[in-house]
Amino acid sequence: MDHLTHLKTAGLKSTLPRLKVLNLFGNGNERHLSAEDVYKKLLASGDDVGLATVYRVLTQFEQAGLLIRHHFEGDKSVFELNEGKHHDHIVCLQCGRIEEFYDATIESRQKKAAADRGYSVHDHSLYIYADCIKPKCPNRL
Amino acid sequence: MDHLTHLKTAGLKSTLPRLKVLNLFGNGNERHLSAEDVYKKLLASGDDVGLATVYRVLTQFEQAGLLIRHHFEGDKSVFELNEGKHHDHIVCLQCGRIEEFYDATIESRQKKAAADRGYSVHDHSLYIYADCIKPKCPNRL
DNA sequence: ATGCAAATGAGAATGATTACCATTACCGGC
DNA sequence: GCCGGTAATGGTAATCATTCTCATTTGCAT
Ligand SMILES: [Mn+2]
Ligand SMILES: [Mn+2]
Ligand SMILES: [Zn+2]
Ligand SMILES: [Zn+2]
Repeated sequence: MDHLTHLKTAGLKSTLPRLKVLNLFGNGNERHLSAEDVYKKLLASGDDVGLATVYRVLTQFEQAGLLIRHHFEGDKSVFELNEGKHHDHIVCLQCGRIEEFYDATIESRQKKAAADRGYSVHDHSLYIYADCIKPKCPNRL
Repeated sequence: MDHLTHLKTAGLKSTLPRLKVLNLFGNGNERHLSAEDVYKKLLASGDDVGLATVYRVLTQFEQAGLLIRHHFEGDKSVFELNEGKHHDHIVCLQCGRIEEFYDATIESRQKKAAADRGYSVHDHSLYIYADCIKPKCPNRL
């Protein structure tokens, strides 16, 4: 399903700002972007989109299920394209790099923990804060 | 170790505002409190402490290891007494109730996930967002 | 008791996000 | 393709949590 179709499916008009924002997610760019990131990238590429619109559109896309919002440590929300495959994150405290992983055992143990206590799970967030120790981290110790 | 000793160990002067805040955590109160919660509870009990001081003291206690800071969904930080036993949280989306749990398998799988990818773990946060389905939830569906 | 560095608290400042609202851009029907 | 109505946009003001500033107060060691 392409971006235009995505928008229609979500009941959202296909406007220029929305298409521009959607294009940012999934074009070689980092997968995980804050509102500020999105705003600056659009400005840099000559696409003028108001900051208010960026915030609005990101929230709309989240509600439409196109994007996923994350609350890492720190004050700002971070978004990524929802490609249907749930995963969790390791965040490098030195360089901010974000690595994704999926562990079926962790997932099932979470379900069990909640079910055992009588909860009906909506979703969950698991963030591991760590340091890169491999050479890939530009700020490694 | 009592509160006064705790403060000294942390290299913090034993001041009235600090003792009042510390007393809030561990007196039948909810274990998990935001800065605003703390501020209002102090006001309600006639103990006037400035909001700026509340924020300052909470951050100091966190850095001293006396409190743990959580970033649940939503904009505000939530704190709880650090009693040395790590645990994760289930948050009811209906009533805000917070339930604690610990799963050794989840913990070890996390360590392994990070180690396998060359990360040195600092800490992690795991929040399960759910609905109470047992009668205990005052807002249950 | 005295002195002084550290802590407090009222209010200003900040940073992220949202609300307002006048202007502009989609989209369906001529 | 042109029009009209409605939804979307974007500049700016407002909000909310949190931090900063700095004059005043307090804890604590002498
Ligand atoms: Mn991701
Ligand atoms: Mn807890
Ligand atoms: Zn790194
Ligand atoms: Zn509940």
